This record gives sequence, structure tokens and C-alpha cells, in this order.
Amino acid sequence: MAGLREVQGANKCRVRAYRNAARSIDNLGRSVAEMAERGEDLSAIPGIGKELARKAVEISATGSLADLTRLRRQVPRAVTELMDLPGLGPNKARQLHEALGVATRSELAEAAQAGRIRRVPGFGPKTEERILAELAARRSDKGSNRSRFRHADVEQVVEGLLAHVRRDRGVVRAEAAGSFRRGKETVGDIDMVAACRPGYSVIDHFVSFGGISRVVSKGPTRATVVMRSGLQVDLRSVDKDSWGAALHYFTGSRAHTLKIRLMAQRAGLKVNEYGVYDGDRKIAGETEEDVNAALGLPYIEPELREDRGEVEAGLDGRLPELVTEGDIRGNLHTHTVATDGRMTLRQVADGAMARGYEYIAVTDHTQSLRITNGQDPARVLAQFAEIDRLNDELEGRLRVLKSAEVDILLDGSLDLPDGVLREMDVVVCSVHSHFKLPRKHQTERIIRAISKPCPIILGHGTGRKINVREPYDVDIEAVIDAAARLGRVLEVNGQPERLDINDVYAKMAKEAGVKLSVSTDAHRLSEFDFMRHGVMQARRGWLEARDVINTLPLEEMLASFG
DNA sequence: GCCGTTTTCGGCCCGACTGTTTTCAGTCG
Repeated sequence: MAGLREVQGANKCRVRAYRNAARSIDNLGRSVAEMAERGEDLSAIPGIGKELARKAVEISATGSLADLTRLRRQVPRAVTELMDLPGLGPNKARQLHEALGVATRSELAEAAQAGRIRRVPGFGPKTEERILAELAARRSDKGSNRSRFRHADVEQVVEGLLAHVRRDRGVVRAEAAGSFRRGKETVGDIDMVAACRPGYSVIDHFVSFGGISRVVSKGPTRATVVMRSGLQVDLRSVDKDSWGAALHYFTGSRAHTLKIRLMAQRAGLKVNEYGVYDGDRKIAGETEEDVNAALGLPYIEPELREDRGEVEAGLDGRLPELVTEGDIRGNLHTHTVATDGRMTLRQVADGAMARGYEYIAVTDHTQSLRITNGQDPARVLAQFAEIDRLNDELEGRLRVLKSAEVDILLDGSLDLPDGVLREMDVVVCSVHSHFKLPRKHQTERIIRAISKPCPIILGHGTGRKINVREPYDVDIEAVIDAAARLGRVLEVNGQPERLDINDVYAKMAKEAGVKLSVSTDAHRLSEFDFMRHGVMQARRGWLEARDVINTLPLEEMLASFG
């Protein structure tokens, strides 16, 4: 709607309202269709008012939008296709369409090859070349949906880039900002900020980095490059007395920044990436704490900056004290060589002790999950005997907990007999099959499973794998309600491709009074490091140490089930 | 079309870079 209205020359603020609303819904982490179905008031979503709430309900109910259909008839398809090309916005797309009469992308390509674009007023040879290059790239790129990158997959690149930037002697500090710094599970690009000695710019040094395949734009204070992997990286270089303001601005999220700027504006102040200004006088900018303080706000952790209530909480002094990796006393989801893990029991224990944990749960798969060599009751009990011997050897330095990742069967029963379940300290139970069940059935199945009177942790509650597999169709909010009622625990799984349940559901669970565990689902020793990713997701879900059972000493942890 | 610590009207973040122009519009983040 925004694009089409823009082409038609609609009021810019109205266009922006659509964009803001779309972004807000994108960042919501919940299904608006579901909310509509539950009869929730959609205008409670930031950026959604009465009219857009009505439109959202219409889309949810009918699968289409009458206004959109009408607009599409009014605006030639070619114009919107042209707008998808980087560098072409609504105005240029419209000009091209009107001047050359091109109706499709291939006609545009023909026009470009014939040199007709450069003769359109306002266009030139460079624009023509760029259009050709972009069209060619689209053709060769076909089928590869340019998905976002998983956070863990770009960490090394970010470290390399930062090390390169910091090597420049004019650089005082440099950090990644953007969604990477906010700990989002995926990132679309990498934003970085460098603080330099006064008057110095690191941009030339930055673009000399080895892994760069293309410099998209480059000025004295910022550059955009594309790495060979296709990852785009933006660097912003500022004087060190603007470090805080620049880091704040480029960390975003855009919705968070926008909210703060509007707030400042109402207070008669101006915020930009150089600082906070009272008229011409700069009143803050060197640190993020200064910037926020100038606006009457405490420091807000990057993971919270999504305009999900953190600004209001900051104003009211209600910001959560987020859980840290240092708070974690144990890991409640690991696998050994008994099933599909690569660690022996002893190695699991050693890994846990190396990380200073007080306890660790061994949660191998159960019999129904054949592909992992899942354990039948006899093997489970044999493993428990082995755990008893190991605990004796460890003499209290670590407690290895008896557990399993018990399969939730099709009907919601658990994959081990009650007698075996009773031997366990905690029971992780998870869905590994029948992903395609109808929503109602899937939801009832999971709720039945966690209703079993055991100390149950629901493992990876939605089954999604980022960029690989969609979540199964489950009413996770109903599961959260059930967990709250039953005193069951939901897991935040730290596997970088799972991170399941996600930040939004974790926050929802917390607000419903549900406790969570943050665990690694480690199959090998190095995967103990996944705790970092799990904690990051938990922090994005506003979780504090007291919300996470594995920050508790052993006995208290065991007592935290309903 | 949204929104409110100047609240139901009258505003709407702010700056960098590019390509084209010869002082700036368009695009992007």
C-alpha cells in the first residue's frame, strides 16, 4: 500500500504511516491473524490505528484487501516492479514508466541496452548501467531467496571486520551496532560504528578489508560494502565525542530510535547521530548513558530496544535486570554418545565443570526417535545407574541429573513408562514427529504431554529451525496458559538455528508467570557455548535471572516445578 | 494514517551519499 500510494504521489506522512505499521507488524513476532482471530484489539500495536486495524482484520478474514486490489489496478505493474530495484524509488520508477512507456522488467532491460534510459531527464549513464547490472543480478540470483543471516553465522565476520577497523590507529573504539548488537536471531545486514580521533575518518581503511566484494557507496563518514557472502556491511565513522549518540542511533531498532526522537522533539530537544541538542547547544553524545540521561531515561540494554514497552518501562523505572550468562548455574539439555551426541557421560560432566556449572542434565533421546538411536527403558535405566556411579566419583563437585528428552507421541503421551519417568530429576519433553498436524490437534497433543505430573520442561516449543523449517502449527499461547496453570517450564533452546521458544513468546510466558530454562541442547562439547545464544534470546524476552530456573541452586531449581 | 508529559488537531526523525545538476532531488538507512 505504501509503495503504491507513494507512486500516486500521496501524502508522505500517510505513506510513512503504512510503512511504520508494516514494520511494526514485522517486528511483532506474533501472528496478527491469530491476534485478530482471538478478537484482540489490533490498534494496541504501535503504529496501528483504527483504520489499519480494520484493514488487518480484513486481510486476516478474507486473505485480501479491497483497497489494495483497487490500487493495483490503478498503478501499472511495471512501476512497482521497477521500485524493487535498489536505487529506484517511486519517483524514478514513475518517471521511467512515463518517459519510456516500459511495462515490464524485460522492456526496461531492452530500453537500458538501447541507451534510451540515459536520455531521460534526471537520468544518466551511471543509472542506466546500474539498472542493467541489477537486472542481470536478479536473473542470476533467481531462486535464492535472499534470507536473513543467522546471528551465529555472522559473528566471525563481524569479529574480523571489527579487528580490521580497530587496527587503524585513528580509531578509538569500534563496535557492531544494529540488529546484531540487539542480539536478534537473524540479521539482514551488519551495522558498525567507529569512534575516531577528532577530524579523522576510518572509511578508506575500512573498505580495504579483504573479504569485501563490492563497495556500494563511500563518503567521508560512512560506507556500505557487500562481502563475498552477500552480507552487506555499513560502517559509520564519527568523532569520539559523538560515540554514544552514533552507537545509539545505529543500534536502533528504528522503531525504538524513532520513539526516542519524537520524545526528544516534544521536550524541545533534537537527537541525531552526533548528539542531543538544545537549540545549537550539544548537551550529550559521548556515551549512550549520557544520551538517555539527557532525555530522562536510564540506560536501556540493546536487546530491549524494539519498542516493546522498554521506553515506557525506562521512564517508570521498571526496566528488567536482564539475565546474564554468568547467572547460569547449570545446563538442562544435553546429548551423549548413547544417542545422537558426540560426548561421553564423563565428557558432559567435565564440560559442565569447566564452565563452573553446579549441575547438568543428560537428556538423551527416547526409543521412538529411531534415527537418533533413542533409548528404550532398559537403556535409560542403565544410563541412570551409570550416572549414579559418576555422581559418586564427582564427590559433590557437580551433580549430573537423570533425565531424557522424551518424545511426545502422536496422541500426546510420553515415550517412556511412568516408572522410568519417576526416576528422573527433570523431564524434558519435545515434539520430533508429526509436524503437520492441524493446529488444534497439535496444541492439544502438547498440552496433554505437559499435563503429565512430572517436573516437565517443554523442549523447543515450536519446532522451528531458522531459515530451514517453519514452526509447527501450534497455539503456543494456549500452551503458555497451560504451562502457567500446571507449573511447567518452557525451554529457550540455545541452538543457533532453533532459539526456540523465541523472544516474544518468552516475554509472553514470563508475563503469564511461567518459568523458563535456558539450555544448549548440546550434542558436542563445543556446543556448550550455545548458552550464549540462548541467554541472548532470553534477554530479548525481558527475562531476569529469577525467571530462569537454571540460575537457581540445585535444590531450588528442582523445587521450581508445579 | 497515527498519535498525544503542548492530547482530538496539527504535527509527523534526521542525515549521508549518489548522480545529476550546477544547487538539489531522490534514495536509503
